[in-house]
This record gives sequence, C-alpha cells and structure tokens, in this order.
Amino acid sequence: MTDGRTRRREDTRQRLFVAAVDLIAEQGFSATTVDDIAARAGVAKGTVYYNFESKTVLFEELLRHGIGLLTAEFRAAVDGLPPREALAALVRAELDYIRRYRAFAQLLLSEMWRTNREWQQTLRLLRGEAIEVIAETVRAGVASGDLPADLDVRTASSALFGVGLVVAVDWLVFQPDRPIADVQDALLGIVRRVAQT
Amino acid sequence: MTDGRTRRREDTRQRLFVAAVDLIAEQGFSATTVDDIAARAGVAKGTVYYNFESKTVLFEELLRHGIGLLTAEFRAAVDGLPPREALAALVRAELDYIRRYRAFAQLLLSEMWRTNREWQQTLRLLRGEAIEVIAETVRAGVASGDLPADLDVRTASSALFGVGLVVAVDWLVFQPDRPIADVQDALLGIVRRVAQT
DNA sequence: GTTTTTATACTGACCAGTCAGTTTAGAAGG
DNA sequence: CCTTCTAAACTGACTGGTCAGTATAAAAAC
Repeated sequence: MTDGRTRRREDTRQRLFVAAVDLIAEQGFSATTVDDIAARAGVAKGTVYYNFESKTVLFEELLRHGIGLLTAEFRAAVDGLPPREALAALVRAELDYIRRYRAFAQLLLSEMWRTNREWQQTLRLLRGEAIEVIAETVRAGVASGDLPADLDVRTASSALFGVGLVVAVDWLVFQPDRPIADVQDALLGIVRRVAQT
Repeated sequence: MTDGRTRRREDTRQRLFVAAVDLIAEQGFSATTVDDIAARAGVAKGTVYYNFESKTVLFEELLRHGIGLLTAEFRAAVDGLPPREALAALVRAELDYIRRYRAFAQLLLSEMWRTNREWQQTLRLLRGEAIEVIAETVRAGVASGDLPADLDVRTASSALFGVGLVVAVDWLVFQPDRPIADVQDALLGIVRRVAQT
C-alpha cells in the first residue's frame, strides 16, 4: 500500500503544498509563479505538473486540504461539549490552528473575500463547511437558552470565524513579539462577554 | 488655481482610481492589468502613464487617497467627544466608510496582511496613521477610567480596526441582502460589552 | 500655443504549461 | 543475490501567449 513510490510522491506533494502556501501567503496567488513554487520545494517545474493538473488545481487542492483540516479540528473540539464550553473550545481550536498553520491562515484572510476568481466557488463551499460546525454549536446554544435568543445564527457564526482570523493574523503580522496566548485570552474574553444572555 | 485643465486631469485621475479599485478588489493587484484599468475608465492606455508613473505608483497613490479619507473621517468622528461615545462614533464612521467605499474596503482586507510586496511599506504606514486615531481615543478612555485599565492600547486599537473591516466585508460579500445597519448594531453591541469596566 | 488625451504599434521580460528524455523503485527472472 | 526490465516519478529546455511600459503622431481641450 504505502510502498516507496507512493511515499515519495506523497512527500513531493506535501513539499509543494508547503512551498505554495508560504509563497502565496506572502505574495498572493497571481504574483506567485510556478517556477517559484518548484524552486522553493526543491523540485523541477515539470514535477509540479506531474503532480497537479494546473497552478489553479494545486491551489484548490491546497485549500481543500487546509480547510478540511480546520473543519476536522473544529469537529473534534466541540465533540460532546455543552454549547458555551463548545464555543470557547472553537475559539481555542481556531487560534491553535492559526498558530500552527500561520501561512495558511494569512492566505485565507487575503483570499477569502475576493470575488471573480476561478477558485472562488471552491473556497466559498469550504468556508461554508467550516462555518457550519460553528453554526451547529451556536444553534444548539440558542435552542437551549445558553446563548441570547435574538442572536442571528448565520451572522454570528461567520463573524466569529472571521474575527478569530483577523485578530490572530493581525497579531502575527504586526505584533509577532507578543505571545499568542494573549490573543486567545482577549478573544475568549470578547466571546464570553458577547455570549452573555 | 483650479483651471479647466487641472480639473479635467483630476477627473481623469479620479476615473482611473475608481476603475483600479473595482478591478483590484475583485481580482487582486497582480491579476489586474493596466489595459483593463484603462478600458474600465474609458481612457487610452497612454493616459494611465501620462497621469501615473507606473502601475505600482497608481496603486500606492490609491492607497494613500483611500486611507487618507478614512483617517480624516475618523478624526472628524471623534472630535470633541468623550471616550466611550468617541469609540462608538469610530465604529459608526468605519462602517459608514465601508458602505460607501465598499470596493476599497474589500481591497484593504485582501492586501492589508500581506508581506513581501513592493507597496507593503506604504500600506503599513497608512494603516498606522488610521489606527493611531483609534489608539488616541482608547488611550484617553483608559486614562480617564472609562475603559478597562488592563486594556492593551495597541492591540485593542488594531483589533477594533480589523474586526470592523472583516465583519463588514464578510456581510457585504456573503450576506449582501441584509441591511448594513444590522452590522453596525452588532458591532456596537460587541464593542459596548467589551468596553465594560 | 500649451497641456492633455487618443489611437496604435511596438518591445522585451516573464510565465503557465508541454514534452522528450533521464532517473529511480522495485518486480521478474535467472 | 544479482541482473534485466518496466512503469512511475522527475527533469529542464522550450514555446506561445500575456502584459508592463514606451513611442509617436495627430487630435481635442483649454
């Protein structure tokens, strides 16, 4: 099953993902060339096209991979918890994820609210999946009376997602000297206050 | 001073700004061509280069113009108000600005947290100027005891700026059907709760 | 008569994608 | 074991198109 061949190939794809995510986070999708990605990954240009149909497809698979991971961690974080604790756990999971996959978070923040790009549809779909996990928690909280009844589920969920992203990335980019634990405390404080019935 | 010639030229520059901001908000800086900008502005390509040194300079002047406007509105909004009202006024001013210059806000959100771009330095500086207005208000609030003493001024200010941006643009892009007044209420509610001593 | 804009053509760099050829992992045969 | 053999994985020079920026002559605006 995992013979040397597939392991080697998987390793190459992984290296290409890492290279692509770093470069695209810094420069954006269009400004990043396939030659750059290949060079950074220590691989020939042809290898990129052997492993991915096109630059766009590489990026789409990267998005799928990254957001898929985030969604899975969201799911694991809320598992079995009552609404209010689940909400705090979601914030912690998001921050933790951003800390580990800093470049990907930066990339998401930059590309999330674009329109008129080829991969827009993919990104929109994936965003929906991640936010749905948050929405389920918020919905349960509103239903059980743990959260304010007038809370708009859809809005609150996407706001929560976006706020975590922007606050964390802002901290990482403009105040990297500060420990990320502070962001977490600040965000948890905000969410706790907002969630008061 | 403002003879017909300079007025005409100013008008051309304005049209180019509008065209550029719309296209760059949709596609990003790199994916937007000078030919596109000229066509959208209804102007010959040569005119772009008659009025701006280069594509990058056009973009930098656009950033300066847009953020300068925002900063001025921040200044006007807080003028003479006590800290807590000033904070609410800032949120209102930011939202109001985003509603009016939607494309520019989208562009800012996409380009603000990038690194390694030529105009990065310019953007960083301008961002600092806008946030400084918020910071002054927060600082005054902390000094007068209107805001929690443990509030980190720098963090709170940039978080406030970023949160307004992301929540508003998210709303505009993903839930444009909803009235923007709702965003304002939601944000004011959050800020009010967080600002509680 | 000076400034600004137009229309069009051009250049040179850059870049996504291709392809003929090389290397490598590991199966098959001895 | 050690040698073919084969298909998968990888290479890098090359191509065709795109695009920032330039050039210029003539027209329009003031």
